[in-house]
Amino acid sequence: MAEAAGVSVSTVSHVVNNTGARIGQDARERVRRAIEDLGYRPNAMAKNLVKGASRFLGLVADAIASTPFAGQIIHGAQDEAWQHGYVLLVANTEGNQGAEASAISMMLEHKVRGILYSTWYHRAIDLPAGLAEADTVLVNCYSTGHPVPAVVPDESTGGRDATQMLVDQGHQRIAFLNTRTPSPARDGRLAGYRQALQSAGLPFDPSLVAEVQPDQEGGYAAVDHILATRATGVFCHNDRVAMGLYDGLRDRDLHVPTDVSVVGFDNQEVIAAHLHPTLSTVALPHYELGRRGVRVLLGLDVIERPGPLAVACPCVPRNSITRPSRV
Amino acid sequence: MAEAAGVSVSTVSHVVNNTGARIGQDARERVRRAIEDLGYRPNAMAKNLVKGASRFLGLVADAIASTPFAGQIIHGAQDEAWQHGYVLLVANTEGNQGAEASAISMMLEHKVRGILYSTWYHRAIDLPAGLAEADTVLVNCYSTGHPVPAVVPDESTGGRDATQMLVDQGHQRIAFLNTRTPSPARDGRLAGYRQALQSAGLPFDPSLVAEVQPDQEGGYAAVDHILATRATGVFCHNDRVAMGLYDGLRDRDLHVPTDVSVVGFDNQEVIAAHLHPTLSTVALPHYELGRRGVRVLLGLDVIERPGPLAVACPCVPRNSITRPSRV
DNA sequence: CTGAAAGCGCTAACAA
DNA sequence: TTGTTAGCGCTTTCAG
Repeated sequence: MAEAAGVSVSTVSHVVNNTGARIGQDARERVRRAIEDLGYRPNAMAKNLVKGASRFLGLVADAIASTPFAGQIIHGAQDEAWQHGYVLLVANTEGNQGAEASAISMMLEHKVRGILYSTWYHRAIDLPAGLAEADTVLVNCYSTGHPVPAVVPDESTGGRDATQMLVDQGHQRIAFLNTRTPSPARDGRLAGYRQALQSAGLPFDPSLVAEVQPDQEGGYAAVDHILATRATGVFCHNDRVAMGLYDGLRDRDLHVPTDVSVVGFDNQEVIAAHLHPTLSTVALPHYELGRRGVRVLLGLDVIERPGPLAVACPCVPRNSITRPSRV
Repeated sequence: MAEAAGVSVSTVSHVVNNTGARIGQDARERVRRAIEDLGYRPNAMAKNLVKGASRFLGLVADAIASTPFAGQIIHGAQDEAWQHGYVLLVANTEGNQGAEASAISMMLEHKVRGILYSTWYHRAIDLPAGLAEADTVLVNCYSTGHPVPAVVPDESTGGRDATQMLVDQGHQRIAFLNTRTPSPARDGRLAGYRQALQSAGLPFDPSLVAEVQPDQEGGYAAVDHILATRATGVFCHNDRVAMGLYDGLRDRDLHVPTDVSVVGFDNQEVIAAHLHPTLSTVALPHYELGRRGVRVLLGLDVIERPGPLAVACPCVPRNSITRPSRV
């Protein structure tokens, strides 16, 4: 800035960062005024250069866009990073290998403190080359090869809690409309479903679980099957399936929850909070995933046990569940 | 890096950036090998320092999260920025004044090339202090005070096109379920609605336009009113209202589109593409907004006329419109 | 209390 | 074809 303030650079540095250095009132004042007048801003890059470390955190995502709530990961990461004085460098790679590689090396060149690598749906990944060069944590995904710290949703506890909401109301025949796509979500939620049944002393009846396309169409198409099972409650793999199920049920003049109780998964606001009746569901903790991701990156949280850190999926009870009219 | 390669820094600089400088094969090779061995990465911050300009673009958003598609703005901005060698610094402020101010000054300190300031719904804003210090473009909002470049959706053309889809199928009594929230969207879409009627030679009947809460509940509650108007087609302020309307109609055993044709706005994928029947709508061009925002920021696009640059809202015809059964 | 000087990693003349 | 040198804007000893 300016020794237009009539002092040396080091003096300026001291007052700007107010280090412990004892600086006289007059000098201090002169600097303040010069800052004011010149509209001076310290140059963060020069600062980082000399400090040898930046305040950047990289976030590379395979799809900021594809799914409505994926943005929540960024949001959570950003909030937590910010709180610790870090700034997020965001790169979207749309799954493109080349983009991914150049995003990562750009981050490395900016000497980021670390990199968060996130996917829009929970899955196993092959660790992109380059990530090894930096502190990395995986968000919403995990590496089967190298043991890289990872943060993922706790699918099975989520599945258990979803089922439990039905059990709590006295349902005994509970169907599960799972996805047909192989994934941690499919396996985890199924495990949770079985767990809830078991702890309730209910038998596991394979005919009660069906695999469908994980969207409205899948739920809609499954109505007849559900009706045939004479289930009184249905746990849907996600809110979209539940929405399709609502539609199908209504087409047969059946009513949620009086005829059939329904519970979803994901807590996709636009849907769950506004269906008729509003949908009880279990939330995918995207915001929390992002937040925890930076916490483990910064060493604020420690992953105790081997394997990914499982983040709880909170229940969001609404109005799609009631006691069964028959048993 | 290393004169461990046995050459001078400037030689390294030349081969890394391959400037036109003629460098001998041996030296070139030695540098390459040293880069390889040392895992050398040029320090972007040092480079920026000496160049006096960074390759950063700032994006401050009032809510990355709140609305599902807001993330698309980031996505579009990121893609376009990336393409021109810029990196996005993202900050979410959740509307918080303090966060906003510190986000902006952090960006200024990093000597960003410019700042994109975006809001999650189209509206007028007061320009945050500090933005004046940088090249700024407003995205999805505009300043009434200072004439800052802005990029917004073309609400009125969107409203016209939405209505036109109904007109094209021969509808003559077209209702409009507008939002009651004062906003550019409300005014623009209404203007477009009137424009379409007029150019079709249809009268504007104020009793055909109602203002509702802009979500599913609003659409649901408006069914009786719609029925009373004997409209054959309904233009809904957004897809959520349309979804509510679907629900209400079905409760009265009425069918879309045979009994009533419906068109939405926003093109909120989760909803519009999966309703029964799928919803014809007009898309809010969030991705494009972000993209154009960086283009005007970088001077690649020029805003000719005064006022915000209006980005087209494309029609997305699906299956909720048919010819009216009665006129 | 304050300033001089070295140096962070790099680029850009300019010499050699 | 390659090396030397002077900074970019800042922090940080170390002297005064």
